[in-house]
Amino acid sequence: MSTIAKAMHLLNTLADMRTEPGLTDMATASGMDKATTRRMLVELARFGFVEQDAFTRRYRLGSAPVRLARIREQRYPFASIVAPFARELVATTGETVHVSEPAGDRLATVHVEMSDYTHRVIIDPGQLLPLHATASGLAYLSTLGPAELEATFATPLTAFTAATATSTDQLRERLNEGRRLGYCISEGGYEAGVMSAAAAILDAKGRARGTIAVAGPAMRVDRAKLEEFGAHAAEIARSIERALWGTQKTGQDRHGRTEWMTAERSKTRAISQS
Amino acid sequence: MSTIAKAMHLLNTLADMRTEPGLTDMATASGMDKATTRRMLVELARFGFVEQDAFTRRYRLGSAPVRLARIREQRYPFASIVAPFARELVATTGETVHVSEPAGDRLATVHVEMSDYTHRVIIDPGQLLPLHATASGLAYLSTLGPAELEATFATPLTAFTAATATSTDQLRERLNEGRRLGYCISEGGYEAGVMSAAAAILDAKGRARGTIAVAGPAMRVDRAKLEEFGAHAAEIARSIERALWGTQKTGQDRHGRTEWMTAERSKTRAISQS
DNA sequence: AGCTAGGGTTCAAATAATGAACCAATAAGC
DNA sequence: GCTTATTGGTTCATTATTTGAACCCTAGCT
Repeated sequence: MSTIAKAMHLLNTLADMRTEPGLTDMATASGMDKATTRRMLVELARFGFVEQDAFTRRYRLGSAPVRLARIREQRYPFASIVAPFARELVATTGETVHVSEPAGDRLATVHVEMSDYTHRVIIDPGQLLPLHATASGLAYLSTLGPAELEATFATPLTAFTAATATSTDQLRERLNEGRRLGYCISEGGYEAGVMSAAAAILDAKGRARGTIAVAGPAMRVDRAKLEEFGAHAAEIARSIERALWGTQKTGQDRHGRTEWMTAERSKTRAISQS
Repeated sequence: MSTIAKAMHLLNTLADMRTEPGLTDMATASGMDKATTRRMLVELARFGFVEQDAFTRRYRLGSAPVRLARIREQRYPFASIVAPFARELVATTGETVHVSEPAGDRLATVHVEMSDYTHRVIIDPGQLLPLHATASGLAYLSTLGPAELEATFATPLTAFTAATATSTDQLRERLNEGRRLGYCISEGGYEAGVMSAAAAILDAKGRARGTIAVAGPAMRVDRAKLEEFGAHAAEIARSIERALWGTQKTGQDRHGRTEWMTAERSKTRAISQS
């Protein structure tokens, strides 16, 4: 395991904690040695990624991510541009909407707009979602070319609920359906009782830059409603694309090849999702 | 140099770039070997901290910081709570206002509210500010106890302009002035022609959690105006403190000792700013 | 006063990072 | 259309960093 991976793992562990942990908590939760944990925390603190409360000696996320997030959003706005569209989707569907971006081999939720219902799906901003088990993840996968999909098929597909697609065939079937409809659905595939539909947000070259998903409780949302939500999500995704990149959308690069064809052609590879 | 430090350095380098760099650009800018640079970028990409454009092969900041920033702001709101106060300060002073948080041995600008003047000070969100040369930095330093100040005095004080305080005595003098007035000023100490005044935002225990600063062009802002701005900034800082932590503010821990006294007493130290 | 738990530290052993030289593909020049 | 320069990406013996069991220190408890 690379040192950076360990540091990132520690950061993720800290992000997942419900309450501010002490050194021992962090070591336990991350499964690393106390000395290692501390060295890393100190180093991360030097750069503002974590902070230690001077009095309680507990650790928390620092301000550096806030700073980097500002820079990222300024150069490459996504969360901020997408927010009003997410609100619009909440207005038309009545259910909670979340927007995610690819981050390594998962999707990072970067924006959430809550439903007004008292009984609603609650999504933590910042949650990391698996690709094969969520509507968002499926929508993302459905835009990838065969070469890029291999990495996902190569890893074991965790079953989060009975409805999770765990076989390669099942997964392929769902992706094909998604490509046909323009959106993907998950009927409790990640958490039982949570129905969701999602569409990918593509860039000018046809690559998925993120996803937008509607999620509601099974009690209120049935298959028919889910299909309706999916269509709305796909529609909003198109609007978001226009807002982000104007109206032109080719799906091909300047050589007239589609993007994943280029990726397959060359031997030296760009960083792949693994 | 630790591996984490190198990775963070790379992230900062990427954040400072005005345009999306290629691998060679990154290696040159960071002063690291090409192989090392690439290994780190790949590893950082795995966790979504950087992204590589699949077509141009150039690198950019990823979405992971956006995700972590959401979590941080949810648990420990600062940028979001402070924003309306910053706007208020722009309204009363007419000049650009920025809010920063300590991040390692510098301050990270986490929020900026621009002046309405055409000729105004422009501050990039996400900029890292040195402690000894900016009004914000001085305001921050002026809240520290002698033990914590040592680290700053130990490092050489870079002269950014002729007005930068570069001697320990000069710096001490400015900090004393700051403690007396409740705000610090910088007359072009970081960038010539930029006048600024800043006040620290303290937590319930009297530790600086951030700073709020007003900055205007020397053409329009003289010493007298700066003092006025400083007083306003200090006033707003008190309002921010009330919004963040209610009305009680002791400046002492539960043993009745001030925080830095505690820090001095113990031999094993909390993570210090160095 | 003694005990316990958690934060923090040490140093020989184990592991990961390094970078000069390399290949491959694209872009620039002729 | 061919040659060269540039840039992205990779390799592997060498080198430097990271590791963790055992340790110390302080605060809080009985």
